[in-house]
Amino acid sequence: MNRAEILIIDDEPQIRKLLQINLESNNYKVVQASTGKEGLILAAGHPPDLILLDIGLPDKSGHQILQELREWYANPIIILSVRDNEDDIIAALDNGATDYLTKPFRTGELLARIRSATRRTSGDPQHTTLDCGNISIDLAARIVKRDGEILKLTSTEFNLLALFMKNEGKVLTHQYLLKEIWGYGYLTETQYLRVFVGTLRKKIEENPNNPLHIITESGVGYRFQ
Amino acid sequence: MNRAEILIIDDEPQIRKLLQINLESNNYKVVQASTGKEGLILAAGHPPDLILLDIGLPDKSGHQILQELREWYANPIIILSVRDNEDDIIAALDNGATDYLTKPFRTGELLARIRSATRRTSGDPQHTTLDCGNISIDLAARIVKRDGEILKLTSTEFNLLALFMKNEGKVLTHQYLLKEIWGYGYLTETQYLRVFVGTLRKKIEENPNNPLHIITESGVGYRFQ
DNA sequence: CCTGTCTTTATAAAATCTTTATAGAAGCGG
DNA sequence: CCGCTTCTATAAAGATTTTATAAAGACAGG
Repeated sequence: MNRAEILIIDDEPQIRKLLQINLESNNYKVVQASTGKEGLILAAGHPPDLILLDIGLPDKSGHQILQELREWYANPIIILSVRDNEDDIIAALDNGATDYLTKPFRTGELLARIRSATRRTSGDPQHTTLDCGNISIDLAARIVKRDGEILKLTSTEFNLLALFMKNEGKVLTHQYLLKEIWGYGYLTETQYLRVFVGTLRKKIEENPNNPLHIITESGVGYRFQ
Repeated sequence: MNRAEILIIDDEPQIRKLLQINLESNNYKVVQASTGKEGLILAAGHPPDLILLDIGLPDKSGHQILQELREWYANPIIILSVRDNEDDIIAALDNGATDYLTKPFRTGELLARIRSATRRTSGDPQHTTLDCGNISIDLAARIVKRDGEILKLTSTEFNLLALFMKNEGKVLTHQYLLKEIWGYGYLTETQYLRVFVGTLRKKIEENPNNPLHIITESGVGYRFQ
């Protein structure tokens, strides 16, 4: 079996060095990022088997990085943090973290927790693509194809389509869509949805006047099929 | 949706009580065992969704119980232990434990770790559909099917049908229906009901003139069957 | 300063809800 | 059985809400 690849996202060089030495001597391949943004880019470029994420990053909150990763990244994410605060732990775990260790941590324990976390996922191939009829979406690569042709979508269009395809067949209410894409402050901006559903339809539907994928459920929301 | 079942294996009654109270108030079903042997029997008899295992049991070593469980049990096992010893932690995790918490633990954190552990295994199929003859309704997805075909209902029609199907067989009075769908200000608008029952019948009944699902109880209300 | 994207505004079209009208069915006392 | 009343069903017009679309303005990144 190929060596498992681990991405470290941490701004402290000495921690990264320590982790690198320990992980490499245990036959892991190590990739490093010093900022959250860099970590997101590296993860998207070549999804690792596991991510070690420091929650206290300078550029973005680690919680935010975690949420953004979890939109498409399914492998284990272990949080490393100096904060032994219960609220932080609960928030991280509920945002999709696989495990949470407080610094300073014992390397032997960390390695055991890495083994435990990877044990569960190893075997099942990272599947980040969803298909529906002639449309396919790769959540990790952020690529949408129609009949195999790559479509050019803006960021918001992509997020909206991803949300639709992750909930194929379900009616998603206006409020839910607005909350997920724009946030809680935008629950009344239904017009945004109309505009973006319109542009999405123009791009993914054969005949935008008679949409087959994005169905409007009048008074409620939209449904993808 | 069914409540997840958690098996507690711990010899300290006060810990079991504490866990039971916390878990049950979070809508888990709790089963308890005070010895490792009893735990193994209970787990084998009816495999729970998750096991909380104390490593310091009197009859057998918790590590041994863990190994015996892991010979066949695939769901998460979270270890609770007073021992904060690295060797114990590593041994437990490498023997198949999903997580390891040292006592005293924070209940909020434990609950979050339980959610994290169960999230991965439960591909929960959202048990929100009701069936009645050839009609099925998915309350979460807001989809109604007749003989497997998706029906197009308006929002009000859907709400009304959902109310009927949630109360299958019961006679629902005009006033109750009006109150639930339109609100207290509409208790006298019986005509609304006639109109909407009419359109619903056209959509869900084989022969709307001889309705088999929505039965009128003259002078009282309607009944769904 | 340009370009692409997002936000906002305006307006027409579509869908849905409400109201009105009318006819039929059911019950009941004489 | 008849006439009366009450309740129900259905169609259809009118009113209202919701949606689609274009396009102008705002804004950020390069």
